[in-house]
Amino acid sequence: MRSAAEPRSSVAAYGDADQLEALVVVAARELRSAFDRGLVELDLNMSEAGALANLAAHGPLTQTDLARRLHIGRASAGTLVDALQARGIVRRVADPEDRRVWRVTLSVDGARMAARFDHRHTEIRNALHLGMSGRDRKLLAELLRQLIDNATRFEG
Amino acid sequence: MRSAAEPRSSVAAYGDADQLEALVVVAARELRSAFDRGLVELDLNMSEAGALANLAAHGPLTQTDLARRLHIGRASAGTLVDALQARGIVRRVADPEDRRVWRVTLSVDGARMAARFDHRHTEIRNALHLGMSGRDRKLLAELLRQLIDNATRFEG
DNA sequence: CTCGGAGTGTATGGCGCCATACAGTTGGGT
DNA sequence: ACCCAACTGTATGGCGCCATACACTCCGAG
Repeated sequence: MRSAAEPRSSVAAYGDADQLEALVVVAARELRSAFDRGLVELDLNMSEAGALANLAAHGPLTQTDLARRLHIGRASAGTLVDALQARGIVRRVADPEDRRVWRVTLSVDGARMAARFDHRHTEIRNALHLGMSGRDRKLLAELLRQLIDNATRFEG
Repeated sequence: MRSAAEPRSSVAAYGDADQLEALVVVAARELRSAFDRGLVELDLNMSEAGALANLAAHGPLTQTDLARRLHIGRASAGTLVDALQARGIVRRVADPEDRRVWRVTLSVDGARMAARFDHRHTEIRNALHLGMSGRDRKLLAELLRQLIDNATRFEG
């Protein structure tokens, strides 16, 4: 057991607040939480909103396509669609040319909701980008992409 | 139903890969996964490693202190300590001056493990920081902090 | 035509974290 | 001296995602 006044050792830095990895994790949590707060009137969470937006913009989508766009697995996309379908926001239409897939499409209510969401979404994002220039955001995205790339390639 | 070739609407951007919020979430997931892969020999996950490092560096800690350092809730810190204690890495010592709290300390095995972890940890981080200068990392941390700040302050 | 590899959605179980509610303890204000 | 707000750790239930395994369907090589 060493002195408590010992200067920062390398091992100490791991969980510290200024630690890059920890910052990313915390940021993800806070972003999700902020989106949830901002979308509470529409009763949507961040992922449901993402699905809604993608369906509004890119027409009927297969669940696998949806999963790819949202960066989640197919199983998660399935339960996501389940929830939206149960609320009448989305419909599953059988694809006549491929009996394996569902064509997930917005219902009329869903399209109306997507329009309302669109406006709210830009409000939220503007609030989250306070104090950051467009250049900052671009740079941040670039660095995050690098980090993701390194993490994905990393093999034990 | 509109044309599939329709140009990107603002609503479309939400779940896209170059979307800042999505990037942060994905980065957090991939970082955690990379750490798990890198620490598999020590049978530690990212949070357990963080607890280990903090205990090694900052002496005996209260569970609340540990939670604060790891940016998690007290309940999560409790289950974290449960797991480490079950493996003999950590001990809960009653605080003689405050019967509410546990003083969580590393066991002898835990201290040995922390030493091994220290080396492995810097290896992993170096791999994750490939292609990023020190200035890049500092900037990334700064921008993430700004994002966290905005998200935390955001009220529906 | 058949057969096997590849793709699609689904079921199940696990993980890490949260929010909430709770009982025990402390410490200060009156 | 007492009481009550504040704090500690814990129990419970929920959430969002993953990995794995599965049945079904497609499609191309032989």
